[in-house]
Amino acid sequence: MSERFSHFSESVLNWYELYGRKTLPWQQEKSPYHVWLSEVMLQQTQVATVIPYFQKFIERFPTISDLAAAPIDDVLHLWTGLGYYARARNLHKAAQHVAGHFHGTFPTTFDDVAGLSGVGRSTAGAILSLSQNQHFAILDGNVKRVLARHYAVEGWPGQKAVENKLWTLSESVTPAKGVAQFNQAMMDIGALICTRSKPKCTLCPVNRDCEAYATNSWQKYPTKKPKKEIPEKTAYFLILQDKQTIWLEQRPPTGIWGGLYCFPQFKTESDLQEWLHKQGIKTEKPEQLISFRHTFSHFHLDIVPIYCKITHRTSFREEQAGCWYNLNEPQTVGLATPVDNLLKQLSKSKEI
DNA sequence: AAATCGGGGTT
DNA sequence: AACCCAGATTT
Repeated sequence: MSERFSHFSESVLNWYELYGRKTLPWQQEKSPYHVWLSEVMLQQTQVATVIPYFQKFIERFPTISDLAAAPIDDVLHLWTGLGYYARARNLHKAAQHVAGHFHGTFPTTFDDVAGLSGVGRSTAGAILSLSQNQHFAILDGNVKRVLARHYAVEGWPGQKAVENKLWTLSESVTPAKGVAQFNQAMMDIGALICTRSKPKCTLCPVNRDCEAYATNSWQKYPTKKPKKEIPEKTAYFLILQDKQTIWLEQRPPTGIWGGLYCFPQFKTESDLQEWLHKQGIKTEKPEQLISFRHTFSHFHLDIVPIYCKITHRTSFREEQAGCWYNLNEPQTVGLATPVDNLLKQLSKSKEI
């Protein structure tokens, strides 16, 4: 059996020499900080999208101590559009932990790394193997797909038993020598060859022993997540304009769009009217803009933007954290994607 | 329209 | 252990 596994890693390493990715921005200086930042970003997003975000982060926060010292709004601002904003908060929290407990030097033991917020077993393994060549296996979505197909692993990987089986396989195939190249290669193969649909099996370095290839059954693996219905919700967004500015409120730190700045949001249009009335705001006739749907993993949100221009602002009470967002000089705050899009749209159409 | 992705949190 | 949560993109 171990003979088979060593054949696997040899083939993968040879493939990496020839075709693997070696010039990504986070492969220039393979410090734990750079690798960590890239891995957290890549948890949710593809390489092409991550690249500009990574570069902006490195430019703004050259060291992890710079990141730790920054206000969270700056971090969320640079994260805008990436999604999963809890991870930006975890990133910031982890940076502060490194600053406070490790004198700003990124830790290099597995337990210390895995103890950071937002870093689990796979990400910790990736950081230490890619930046330090330490002998740890990884199991991200790419590796799961490659292994599930290669060994025809039945069952949805979200199930503990299936995940454990995949971890054991990953550890078995991971070689003692060349871990960094091997792990990078497995991610590359998953991303470039063993793709979710239409995998390029003829180009795969390990197709010889692949069970799914042998039986032409790649579509069966990995087993799909059991799906369920998701509800539909409606939200009215109040786009309240005063001169050159738009009123945005900061959302609570947890939950959807945690910590981001959004338009005041209401379940019904009359709730919105009531709020305006209560604030003692006089506006021009509210104008309903084009509605659109924003889909989350667990519900659809139908968004109805209501545009209101203030004529008299008498007793506006800023009872909640928020800001008058200047469209000409955008503040550094995090914005939810639909909010960002509406603001962009607005600065064009309203001739501000 | 459906699938995806790793970690954290809750039950 | 078995869910639930969080978002934007790709197919």
